[in-house]
Amino acid sequence: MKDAKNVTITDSEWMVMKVIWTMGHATSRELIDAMNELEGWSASTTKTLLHRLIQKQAVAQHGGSRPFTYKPVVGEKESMAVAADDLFDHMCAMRAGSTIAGVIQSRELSRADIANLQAILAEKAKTAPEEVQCNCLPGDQTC
Amino acid sequence: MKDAKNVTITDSEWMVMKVIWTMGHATSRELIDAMNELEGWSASTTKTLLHRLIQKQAVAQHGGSRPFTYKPVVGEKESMAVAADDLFDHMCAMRAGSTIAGVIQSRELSRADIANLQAILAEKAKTAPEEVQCNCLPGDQTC
DNA sequence: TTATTGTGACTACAATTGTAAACTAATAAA
DNA sequence: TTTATTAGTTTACAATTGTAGTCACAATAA
Repeated sequence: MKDAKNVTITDSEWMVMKVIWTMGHATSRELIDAMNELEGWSASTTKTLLHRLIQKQAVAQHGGSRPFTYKPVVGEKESMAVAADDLFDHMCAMRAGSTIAGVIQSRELSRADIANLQAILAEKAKTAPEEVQCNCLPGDQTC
Repeated sequence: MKDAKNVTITDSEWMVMKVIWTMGHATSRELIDAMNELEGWSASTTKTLLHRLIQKQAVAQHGGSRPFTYKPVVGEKESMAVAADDLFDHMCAMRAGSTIAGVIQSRELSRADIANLQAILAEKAKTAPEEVQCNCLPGDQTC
């Protein structure tokens, strides 16, 4: 899974990011407690993940003195977008439509979300091609 | 990334699956050639991945005699759906809408895809909640 | 001002993944 | 029917990931 800087964020790291994004900023104590409650992780585990996230520049340490504050460097929205694009890049272009359909069906969406999607689709419909080409194989084969 | 059986399929393995899905079935020679052309992999690499996919029961060996044929055991569509759900499970429920919006914007969709999505959304709009709750943290905090 | 404790840095280690060589068994060519 | 070739199986090995212990240093309490 990639983040907004296109660095790979692992599953475990992603869980930490999720919490940091939600809280906006957090101390290691808060993170350790949250991860312990959410996942049952030991303090060490959270510390390690936090460090790796700092190395990957997904999180930054703030406040010069000791109980540091950690804040996300990469935004949640952008990271989600990158991760989603990353996933869709792994599948045949022809399948994108039905996969999106599945996601929409299985997720809870607010009225505003739905209205937004409808607007985007209406716009997109204007220039949509009749068919999407398969892009899985070299040469001219199709799914 | 998970497949339809909820087994983890790694990135490299996924690339092999993509080709097998597209071709419907393939011999190892075809796969080796395709992966070499697509990714520059050595024959050994493709063989290894193919084996791991067999072990994970994502692919099965067919035809009793030697140039075996390999076929997908898990379907492309279901695997896509599982992988997508897996991704969305990793993000805050509140962000699903805007992430889907981003995906729709960045992907090519056919007229039929769009019409299908519109129908699904229209249906979903009937019972959509005003707001989606954040599900990232324990307790009653929200994003 | 020393002892204690909370926080951050460094080290560890098994499992998984990406990548591929080496070996073995089956088929095709000579 | 021996040999060459192709296909399939085992083994290898470094990098990454999940999970966590230990060490060092700063803040606080005694």
